[in-house]
Amino acid sequence: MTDAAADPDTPPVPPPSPWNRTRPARTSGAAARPALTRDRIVDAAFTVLDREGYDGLTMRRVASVLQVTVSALYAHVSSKDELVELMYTRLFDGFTMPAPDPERWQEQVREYAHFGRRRLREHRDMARISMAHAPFTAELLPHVEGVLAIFRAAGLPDRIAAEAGDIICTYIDGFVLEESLWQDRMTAHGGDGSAGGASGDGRDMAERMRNYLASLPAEDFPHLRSLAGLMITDSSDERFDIGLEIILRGLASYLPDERSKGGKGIKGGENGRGEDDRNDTA
Amino acid sequence: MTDAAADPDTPPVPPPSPWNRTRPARTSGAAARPALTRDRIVDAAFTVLDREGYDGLTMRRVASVLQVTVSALYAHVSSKDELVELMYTRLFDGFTMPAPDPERWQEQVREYAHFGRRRLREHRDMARISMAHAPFTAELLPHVEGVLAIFRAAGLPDRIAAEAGDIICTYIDGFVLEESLWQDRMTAHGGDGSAGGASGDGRDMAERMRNYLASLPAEDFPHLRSLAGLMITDSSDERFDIGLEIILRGLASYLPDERSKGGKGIKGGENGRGEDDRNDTA
DNA sequence: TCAGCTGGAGAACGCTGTTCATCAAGATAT
DNA sequence: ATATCTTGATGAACAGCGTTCTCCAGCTGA
Repeated sequence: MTDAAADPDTPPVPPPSPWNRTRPARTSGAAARPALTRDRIVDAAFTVLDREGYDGLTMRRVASVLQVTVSALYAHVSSKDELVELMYTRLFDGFTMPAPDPERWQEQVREYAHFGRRRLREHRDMARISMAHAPFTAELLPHVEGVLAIFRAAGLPDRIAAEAGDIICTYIDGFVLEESLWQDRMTAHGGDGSAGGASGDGRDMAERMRNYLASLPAEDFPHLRSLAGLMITDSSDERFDIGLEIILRGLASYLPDERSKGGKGIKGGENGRGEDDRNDTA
Repeated sequence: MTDAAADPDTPPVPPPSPWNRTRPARTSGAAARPALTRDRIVDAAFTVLDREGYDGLTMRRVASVLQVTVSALYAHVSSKDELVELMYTRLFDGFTMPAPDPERWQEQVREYAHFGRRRLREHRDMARISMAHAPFTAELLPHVEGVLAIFRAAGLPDRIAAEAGDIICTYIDGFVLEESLWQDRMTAHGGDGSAGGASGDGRDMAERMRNYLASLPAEDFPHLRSLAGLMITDSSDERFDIGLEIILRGLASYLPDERSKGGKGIKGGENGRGEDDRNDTA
């Protein structure tokens, strides 16, 4: 790049052999470069995304990962928006909705939610991308259909079933987005630069946040103080399951009969840790 | 020095009297301009936001609304991020959390949610800004405290109360964000340019979306087809209330006693339209 | 051997957020 | 009344962004 060949005037410091320009290689080895394609561009975009975050996702950087000029990308992708949309549709690769089983509808929704969260966390800032792409794209129509099928098969009223998928998806996206916001704030506030300690992972940020909440004036923020330990946890897995369970219970309350009210998975999901539900408080 | 005087070479087209420069006015009228301040900058930023959307929110445009140069803004606002954060904190101006009333906790949450949605819809793309600012800022700590107070006073277990506020806020943000995404897609697809019809409002977009869903192959998307009319509605108010009710029911299911289960507001909220809850389906 | 095609190169455009040295005008001190 | 300091805005500049344009090396088929 910045070759300055064929530009005889003012070559301030001549690069090696500016004349006789021939592209670096291309013809030497057989598969010098494996030919640019949409998929390779999307792969490179994920590389940049994971390394630099969404704000650092730049067409120029994507091109440099592929060792290619920016304009070359535009032969395969019409715009950056389209590239991001291609990344978005990757979210749903390789997940086929299960056939609805009315007896296991809550478990099926849990599996779907866990899969979604895992996928969102596989790439940095992926929740931000997903959040900006909520409405129906053709690629995710089967997923919407599958979720609707589960809810209707379970016996939910139509008006509730129509809303349920939206709520679940919004919850997943929003939860992961919030997770990543904390992570970003953590790395921004010198989490990595601090010498010793817990390897700069989210641990110390949570610790700092809890300390901050605990330092609030007790007369103004009694609840925030006493719930700090529950709101800011080292691992968010449990919090995710709790929120999911709240929504599932809300949905279940619209079931005509009270079946699945005493089912297996209503309480803690996979990891049934102690501490009964309805405890002290008040 | 940089001002073209004392720079005799290449003044290609001389602007009117480049020498003898005197600032336009400033000394003429007494209050020619009311002195730049953070609040005025935030006001101007909202003007730009409403007119151009979040992607068009630009420091230069904000400056031009105030008839001021860009760099003048940076004397009062340290960065664009800080300006956006100032806009975000405006969301919570003028709303004081009510004292928790255990008998009316669901109604109090509904009021809070409706207020939040109204505020988010007052300015274009405000949900996008709010979504990017989820975690605790000092300004919204009292709100978090107030919501926690309502949930704990209602008798919710601590682990549930700690999660409830997050779920509600995420739901509000996500819902309004999705609304605005549809609106954007509507205006992008020539909603305003179409001559006749429903004044380019969200109506025709919803109509088009319903038609699209209804045109899907019946064997592959039976649920999407039959629920299209419920998922895509002209006014989202009802959908918002349904989703809110699902969450509230889920929360209520964690109450020790079954009080507030047959309370007044459990079903439809304020507008009790017909169509009973548990209907056909299956 | 030669035309045509194709995929990538490189430079350019207009825009962005941010910084810098500069300077008019009011406030203050002598 | 004069000289100094402070304030607050200026306009030019910088690096980087998405996007577009022209151009050419090298492969293809006749």
